[in-house]
Amino acid sequence: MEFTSLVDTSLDLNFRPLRVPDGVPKQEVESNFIGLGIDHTPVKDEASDLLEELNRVSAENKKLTEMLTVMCQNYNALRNQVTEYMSKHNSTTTTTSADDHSAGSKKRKSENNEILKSIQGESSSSDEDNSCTKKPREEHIKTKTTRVYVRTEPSDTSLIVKDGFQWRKYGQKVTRDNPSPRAYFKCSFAPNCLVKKKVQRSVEDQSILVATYEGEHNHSHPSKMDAVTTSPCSRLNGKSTLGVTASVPCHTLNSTEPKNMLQIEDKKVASSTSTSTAGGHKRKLLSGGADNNNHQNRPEFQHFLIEQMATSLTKDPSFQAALAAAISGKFLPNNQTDK
DNA sequence: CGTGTTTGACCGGCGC
DNA sequence: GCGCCGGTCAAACACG
Repeated sequence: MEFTSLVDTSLDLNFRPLRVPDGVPKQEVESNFIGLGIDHTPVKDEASDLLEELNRVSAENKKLTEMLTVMCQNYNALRNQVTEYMSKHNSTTTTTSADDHSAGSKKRKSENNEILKSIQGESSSSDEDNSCTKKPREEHIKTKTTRVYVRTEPSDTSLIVKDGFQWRKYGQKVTRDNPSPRAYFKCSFAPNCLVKKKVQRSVEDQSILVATYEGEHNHSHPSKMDAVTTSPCSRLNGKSTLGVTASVPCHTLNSTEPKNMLQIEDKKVASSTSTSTAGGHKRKLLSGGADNNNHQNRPEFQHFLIEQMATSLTKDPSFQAALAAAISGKFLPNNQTDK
């Protein structure tokens, strides 16, 4: 809704030679197009054919634009629903998930109880205060637990979830309910940051990493410092190759520190593949309060959004294939089949 | 040589 | 008290 109204959805898919900017006369476009180095002699018929094709491609571009607009609208509707839902079930959603295998250990049961307790009566519970004196160390950790699911390449066996923060691995263990090892990380970005992270592959789907974050960072997101120049998700280390790995956890983590989300996510989206991009845009929008409108109204921001959309689309292999098929279908006379 | 990772040992909670 | 289990420690190791 507001998203689509702000964004010029006409796509620049990096097909610059084919691009027809609004103000450019057709004649000029035609000459540019012919001057591409294509080996045909510029016969008039051919030129008009090409013009026709150009128009067709433009029309298709328009269609895609419309599709994108519809998608944006759908997205915004969905986003509103999610926002509403999140505001209703603020803290509960972070801990519950489909992957919560009930067959887990007794310890996990009690852990869940603790979380439940802290949700139900965070401030008033005197029992908690008593237990605090018993176990002051755990008290810190119990503040917030967030579970994040990250899809990785099946070949990627590392237990690395790139979320922009700096983590130091301090242990690895094979747990009973899951044959794949669980890695333990501590946040090493700030020396006094007590946030911990557990990463383990999902039992059901080995390509999914389950990252459990405990606690809240007492420092800002590292990418806040260099969000303009580097992708936060790629700065941790370069082992994991999928952009997908970055986006989801970033989102979840950022929910704990909303101040700098916009910048962070802007760069993140740029380094993400299409599957993550939806999340990236989502994050962008979710993070946007009233302040965000200022950003969104700026032409640079709009241009950036467009670029992100184009980037994400052009990076999507299936989209590339579909586009290539469509274009080749248009240019090869024999293959001309109407949809 | 400094930093980060690995991995076996150890600790504490929990159920029986 | 014992055993199981998850979580943590820390020495050894790897790497740039």
